[in-house]
Amino acid sequence: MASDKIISISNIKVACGDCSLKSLCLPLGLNREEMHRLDQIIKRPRPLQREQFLYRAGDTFRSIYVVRSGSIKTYTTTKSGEQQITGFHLPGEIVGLDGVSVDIYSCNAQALEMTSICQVPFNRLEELASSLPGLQHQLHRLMSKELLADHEVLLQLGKMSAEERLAAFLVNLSNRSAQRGYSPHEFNISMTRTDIGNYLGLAVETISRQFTHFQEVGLLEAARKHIRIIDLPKLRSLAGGEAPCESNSNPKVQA
Amino acid sequence: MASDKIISISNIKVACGDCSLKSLCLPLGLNREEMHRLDQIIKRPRPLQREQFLYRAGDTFRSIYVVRSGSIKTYTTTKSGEQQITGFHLPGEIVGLDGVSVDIYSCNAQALEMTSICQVPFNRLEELASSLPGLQHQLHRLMSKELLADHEVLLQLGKMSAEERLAAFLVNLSNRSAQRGYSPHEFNISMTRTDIGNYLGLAVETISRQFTHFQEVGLLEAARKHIRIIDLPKLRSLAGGEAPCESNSNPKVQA
DNA sequence: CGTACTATTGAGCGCTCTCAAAACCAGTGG
DNA sequence: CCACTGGTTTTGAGAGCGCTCAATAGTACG
Repeated sequence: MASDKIISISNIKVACGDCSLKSLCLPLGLNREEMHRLDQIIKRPRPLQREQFLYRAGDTFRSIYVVRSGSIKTYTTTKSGEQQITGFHLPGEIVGLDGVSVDIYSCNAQALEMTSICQVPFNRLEELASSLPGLQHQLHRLMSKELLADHEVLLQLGKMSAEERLAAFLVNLSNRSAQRGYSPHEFNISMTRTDIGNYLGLAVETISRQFTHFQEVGLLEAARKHIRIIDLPKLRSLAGGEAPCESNSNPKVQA
Repeated sequence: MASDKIISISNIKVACGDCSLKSLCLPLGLNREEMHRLDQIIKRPRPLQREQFLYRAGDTFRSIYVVRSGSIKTYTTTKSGEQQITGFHLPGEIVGLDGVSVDIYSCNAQALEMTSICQVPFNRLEELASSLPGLQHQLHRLMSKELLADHEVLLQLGKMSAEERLAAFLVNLSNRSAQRGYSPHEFNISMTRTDIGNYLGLAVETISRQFTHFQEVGLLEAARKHIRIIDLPKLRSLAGGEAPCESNSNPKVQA
């Protein structure tokens, strides 16, 4: 089932040209002509350098973006200057939906490394969606999926211990790695421990300690940005029995 | 500006019949005929009793709902049986958008008190949205607004102390009370302290202690479910300098 | 007027934070 | 090649916030 999905992903990816628009055009059976129309409205700005902003909180909202390669973090800031990372966005994923509600981006979006993106003007996308019901529905699914991902993190921040949070975070990254066709056991992360701590509501030191703890019990190896998960099942169980559906594979299909 | 908005709200509410569909048809200048078409697809199921479920996690997704009166909480559960409340939904607000992404509701939605709702079949809504660009856009705004609200809570759970979280929570409720045309200083809450604690990632006892603390310093009076805020500005400043845009008034308008 | 539930209050403990210092790494320039 | 520098990561020790456990008080309801 899962592998089946993977295969169809790469098929469509090919059909879809180079692009990482699978998030948008993937599960919605657009035909070639429709895909072409979608492709028409997409721009490909020059890649972002590390630390460069894709947009800042307060900027006028015009487009959403699809990450093609690299990664982007989004974060809000409090009056007191503290920042809270709201998400990490990997290739194939969407950035910018936070801007829709008031035509102003509410987050800052900053590249964690050299990152290339597709730009999708939102008003054009809405126009197109009016005539392509499948596209419209897919757009809605994407937004809803963001909600689910946020609820997932809400659960982590609200109920989980430091150990469980980091486990859940790593499982999530593992799932997303697999979803992009890479190994779920070995991948590189682009964010610093500080970023992880910020995202998970924990101090850097706590993250670091948990990493060493996981290594001591033989769960994984973490050399800087390189992560190798040795006992994924155990990590999953630590993560609270498995995440419902984050931004990855489909859960139980019927009720 | 804000008051201006308020006025237009009540106008349209009148135009919109009894219904609490302001969330949907409000800021999007539908004319009478369009409003009528929207009204056509809406059902009004019998009210929910206290504790009754609107839907459960795993149910097939078909509709979103607008709260007309009463209130609803949505929550997810972990494998281990713990639950995390993801939101409280008051009159005029939307419930059920979490179901869009995989055609299955991911949360449980349960009435906190006697609650009446409007049911909006989602596929019908999408059809209608295809021909009414304003409606489509408004739908997108609503979903995005949920994202912002979640990010707000993320920030609270990730960075704020117990005192700040409860303050932020009360300020949020105050804003929403005002938005519905009631006093921002005095309102009734339908959720228990346990619910509040669960939502804010704190123990019941902590909530209770913070309430008494707020009363000791003369910030507010809390008699069970009845809240009277005495020093709203101070409460706001405690809440981290003011929330960007939760599910209420518009923030700074330009960058 | 019990019964069940919710809320409050107290005491002690533990997880995570804070502060501080050392180790490590990558890049730079002598 | 090596010292230097700035950044990130790791490790240690102590303190505090919020949790847990437990008991009391208040409220709604039959």
